[in-house]
Amino acid sequence: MSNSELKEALDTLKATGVRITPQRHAILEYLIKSMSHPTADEIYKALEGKFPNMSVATVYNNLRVFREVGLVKELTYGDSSSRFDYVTSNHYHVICESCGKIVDFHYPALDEVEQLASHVTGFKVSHHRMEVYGTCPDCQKKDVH
Amino acid sequence: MSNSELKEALDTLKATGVRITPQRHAILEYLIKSMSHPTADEIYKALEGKFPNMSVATVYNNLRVFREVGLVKELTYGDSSSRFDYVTSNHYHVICESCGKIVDFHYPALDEVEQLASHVTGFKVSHHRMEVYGTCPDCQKKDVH
DNA sequence: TTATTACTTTATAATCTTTATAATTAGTGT
DNA sequence: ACACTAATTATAAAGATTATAAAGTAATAA
Repeated sequence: MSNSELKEALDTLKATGVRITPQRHAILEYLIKSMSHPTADEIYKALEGKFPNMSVATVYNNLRVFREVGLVKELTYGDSSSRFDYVTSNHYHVICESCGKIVDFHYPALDEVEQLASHVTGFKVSHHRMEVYGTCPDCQKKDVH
Repeated sequence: MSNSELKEALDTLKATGVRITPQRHAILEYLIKSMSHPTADEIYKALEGKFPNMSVATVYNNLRVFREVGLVKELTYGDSSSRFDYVTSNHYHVICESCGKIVDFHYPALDEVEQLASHVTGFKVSHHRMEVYGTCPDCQKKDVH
């Protein structure tokens, strides 16, 4: 359940060489267990009790790290501050146009796109597909030489 | 072409009782002719020559007015400032799984997905594709009977 | 054309979110 | 435990957007 999700998240961090600090642990735990889309400030305030000395910058820094690793999505709706969403299970593919290699990358499902398509066209939407195309790091090196 | 678009836009303003000031005219014209997604500040700087005394607040105020009237869409991608888009024609496809019909729907390009994929996988991304699948209104009716 | 009125613009300041900096602290692999 | 390097803290700064009040101006009708 959410505990195994946390464990998975920590494994992801370890695998990508991101240090696991108490603050990171707490922020991740909060994101996973809160089941909401908190702002950075909400997270900061929620963890004030546990980490009285934690800086807001730490929250922002770590949310950025999580986002870069694909664990968290930053939602930029219209309002003034970003909201952060723990990414559960969805992933898409990046495909190398040179050698055909396929690599997973995590990204939350594009629910909003489905909703909009459904609303605008009257379709009853069942699913969608998306792929990103480009050149993998190996082939980029080859191209240079 | 873009001139008639501008004319249409001005008609829309008139029809909705929004005053047409020189600044509004210029901002609209810039949005339509620039063919880009400028930030408020970019618009401000672009019109500096024509309106040396124009305030940034004027740009923001009017972009809000245009948005409220539906002439402009505010795009909140990841970066720090909003971008403003004059109703354009980016689109994807919805495909009926029952009869194969394909219908366009408009949606801003998923630049953010490309960026994330590129960052996480190291690929040099060239493009992406996305389709939504479902049942078209006609086939929904058939299914019922 | 001119007067009126309400809406706009300008200039400035304030607010709020997010990032940068530098010194200190603390994970992690050996 | 040690050394290496990254992360945290505290603070300041930057940057985007909004608020305010005074001055200006577009639209309308007499």
